[in-house]
Amino acid sequence: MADKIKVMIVDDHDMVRKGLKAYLATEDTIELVGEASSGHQAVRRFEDLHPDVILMDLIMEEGNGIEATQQILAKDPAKKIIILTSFYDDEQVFPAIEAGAMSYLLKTASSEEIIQAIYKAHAGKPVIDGKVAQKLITGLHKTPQPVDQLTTREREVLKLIAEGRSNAEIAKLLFIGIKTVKTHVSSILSKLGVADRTQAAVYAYQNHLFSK
Amino acid sequence: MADKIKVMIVDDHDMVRKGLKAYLATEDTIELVGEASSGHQAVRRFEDLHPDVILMDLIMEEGNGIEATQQILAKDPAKKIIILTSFYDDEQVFPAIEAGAMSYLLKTASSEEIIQAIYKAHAGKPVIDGKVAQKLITGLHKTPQPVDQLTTREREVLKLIAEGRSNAEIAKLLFIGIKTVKTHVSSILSKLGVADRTQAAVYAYQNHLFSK
DNA sequence: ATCGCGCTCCATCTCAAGTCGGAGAAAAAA
DNA sequence: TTTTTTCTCCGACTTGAGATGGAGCGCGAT
Repeated sequence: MADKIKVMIVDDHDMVRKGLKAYLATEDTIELVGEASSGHQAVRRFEDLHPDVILMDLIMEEGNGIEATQQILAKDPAKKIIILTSFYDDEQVFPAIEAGAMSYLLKTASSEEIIQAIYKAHAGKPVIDGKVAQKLITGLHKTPQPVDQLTTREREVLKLIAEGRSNAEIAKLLFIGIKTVKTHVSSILSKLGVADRTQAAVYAYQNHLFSK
Repeated sequence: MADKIKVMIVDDHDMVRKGLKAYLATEDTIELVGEASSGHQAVRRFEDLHPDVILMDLIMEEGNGIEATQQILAKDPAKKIIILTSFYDDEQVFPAIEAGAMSYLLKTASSEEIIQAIYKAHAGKPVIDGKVAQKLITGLHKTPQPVDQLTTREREVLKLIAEGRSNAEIAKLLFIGIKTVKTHVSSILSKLGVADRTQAAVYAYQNHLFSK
């Protein structure tokens, strides 16, 4: 049927896929054309399955949902991708939206919400979960992070500081002079508004700059 | 039927419950007697539902699975509880086992694994996912953390170092002299095997000493 | 072509940080 | 009771860190 909306499910939890299948089975205008249990698999398979809408989990063993979203949209920007995940951290929401995801739902969503999101995604209308929307709003008018003022080189230096490196070590690692390192460090400290390298390292960790 | 194994599902994701229901439906010796979408709800309902086995998610909005497990087992230690979650961090696995959970499965588990785990749990036999078992093993004979060698006072000082405090600040905060602080710091550095306070702060963050 | 920015480098100076060696007092362990 | 540990403090010393004020070079924007 040309009228049916073709849906693909990407989730590494078999039971979630089963549950979603049960949701979709109630709608005769929606057709499940395929599944994938990892981001990599999704990227490999979607071209053969040519789905209209993709339900995408974010956290998966092989190839996370954000990368998969980017890669799929790079090949076919017309695909509508609905992020369907358990969490709504800043670190997940923003990259997902940037990657081009159309909608963002939580796994606590009901059958109706998912179905509606699929129809709307197919019509080009995004659906964002309330809690996620909150994150987006507060994220937008949050005070600009001091980190953004750092130059590329300064970020490199900060990373090494956060590893506990001394100025001499940093100099050797970056193939520059100690004096230069000191210049960068001073600039980093003033930009971050901290007093010394230890506070800079603390800043880096508390703002999850280089974590995981 | 008195022969059927009565199962209760506790998970805040409707789609997961749906998927699990589909699993259980294939077994005619297993009967789903009820569901709960939160830990609190599970504790309130299980006595009326009198399940033999409970499939329990860990991370839920209201009342996490570990608390629920403790509370349910406190009321009825005969209940077999199977933890069914997405993660296998040390911080999740150990408390769950301590709370008295019989089995620990990941949500990537297949239908057969879940079914088998239910039968075994009912027979009093635990099932632990391979990856989780790894965690348990490595967790048991993990090398004694250097942190444990720190004295109470030294831990206090380390915490302040990890906040980016200077020796002078630490002295004032702890109502002791700077020289004393230096003594503690030196001792901390040598015990942790690091070169300076910045590395000590990094150590603290990387070992999640004061983060949560 | 000029301007600003980012990266590099330098010298000098000040001071916090850290080491070393020592010591007294109180509390816990032997 | 004696011993050990912990917490406290001190002085003297070395050195790394950081501030300050320069400077030249390449590059993209105006």
